[in-house]
Amino acid sequence: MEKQNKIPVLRFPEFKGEWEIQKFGNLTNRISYPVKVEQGELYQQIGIRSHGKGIFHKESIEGKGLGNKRVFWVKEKALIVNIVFAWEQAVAKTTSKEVGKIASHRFPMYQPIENKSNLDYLLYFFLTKKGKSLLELASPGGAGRNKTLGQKEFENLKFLIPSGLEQGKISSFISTVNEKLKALKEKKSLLEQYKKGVMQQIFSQELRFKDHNGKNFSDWKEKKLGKVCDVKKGKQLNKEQLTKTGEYPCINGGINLSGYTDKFNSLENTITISEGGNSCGYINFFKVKFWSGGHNYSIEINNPEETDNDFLFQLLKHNEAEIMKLRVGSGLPNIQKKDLVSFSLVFPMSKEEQTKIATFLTAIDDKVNQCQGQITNIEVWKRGLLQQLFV
DNA sequence: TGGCATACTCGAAGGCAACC
DNA sequence: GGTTGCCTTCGAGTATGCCA
Repeated sequence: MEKQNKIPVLRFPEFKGEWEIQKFGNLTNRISYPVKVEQGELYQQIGIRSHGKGIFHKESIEGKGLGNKRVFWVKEKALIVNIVFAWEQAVAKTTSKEVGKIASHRFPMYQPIENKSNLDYLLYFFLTKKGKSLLELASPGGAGRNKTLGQKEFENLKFLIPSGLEQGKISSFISTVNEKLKALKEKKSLLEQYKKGVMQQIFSQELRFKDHNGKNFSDWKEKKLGKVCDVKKGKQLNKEQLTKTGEYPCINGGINLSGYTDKFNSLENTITISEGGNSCGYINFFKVKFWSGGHNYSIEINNPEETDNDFLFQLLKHNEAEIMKLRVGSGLPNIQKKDLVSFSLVFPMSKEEQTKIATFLTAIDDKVNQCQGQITNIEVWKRGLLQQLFV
């Protein structure tokens, strides 16, 4: 049993023998380069996101804005920890992008000792369940979500670790998976950019489709949304009513609707826009059958013979920024129904042209969704893999 | 250095009153 | 009764201040 626990479930075949227990403090060197703050100089601080989401850069500020805070130069190729949220895996590795930036004393940095530890391996380890539980152990605080990492406890953390060579093999394998994820995310982003560009060309009529005889379609004409669709407001129901009726599967705020579309077998003929009155003014488009909440509008085509629903969906998405401008009121602005109804859009007169456009754009959407599906699958697979590659 | 309180922003949700 | 406008509350995320 003891022996089994000293090797991971999944292992590269070229490595034999048990992993050894090591102290984190013996695998790394704590580094610290205090900044001599000059009042008029500009400094850029970094922050670390929880849940292994990496480092972010803040706006530059003058030295006088730092007050009495002790700050340190960030060095590259180090494991850096936000000690307040280490227990939430606010752990990252510094790169050349962080050189010249600073961090407060709550962000200690550790450089791996050659042949003893591998930076990527250490980072990946602290992102596993085992790594997280160790970070929690070393963070005993009880101030809500602020649980400061005890730095002595952190350095004294003991865990099983393989040879430097095996660490390198494991981390490079995980890095390969990460590269694949990165490539997929880039592909998705490129597809989204491509769609944006194509939409611009299509809706400005710079790019036109031909009809089934190879001839040009007729000109597009401006129509008010209210002439093409029925704009209806969702019912304003409280929690109790929602539970009681079971009739309105969607709750206030369009943003939540997507979570319900599959569950309640959505119908394609309705598009919902969140009015945004109490929800920060966001506009979302979902194809749903039901809606509720005083802050949602549903838009249903009133003549399916003339208007292609998928086309309208794409057209509204393309005009999202303009629709956002309809918001009025201070604080949390609303879109008024009268403004939505009189919002003008330019439509192709031929439904065949609308359908061709919708089919083309929906195909890109499908590719984007495919990419997202692959990303999700790999991320799930990776999570499971991480637990098996480490002890 | 560490523990804890507090600050601040953002996103989201619940709900109510006045108005049409 | 539906629509509109706005207030309040909550929670996540991240950081800072203060004191022992």
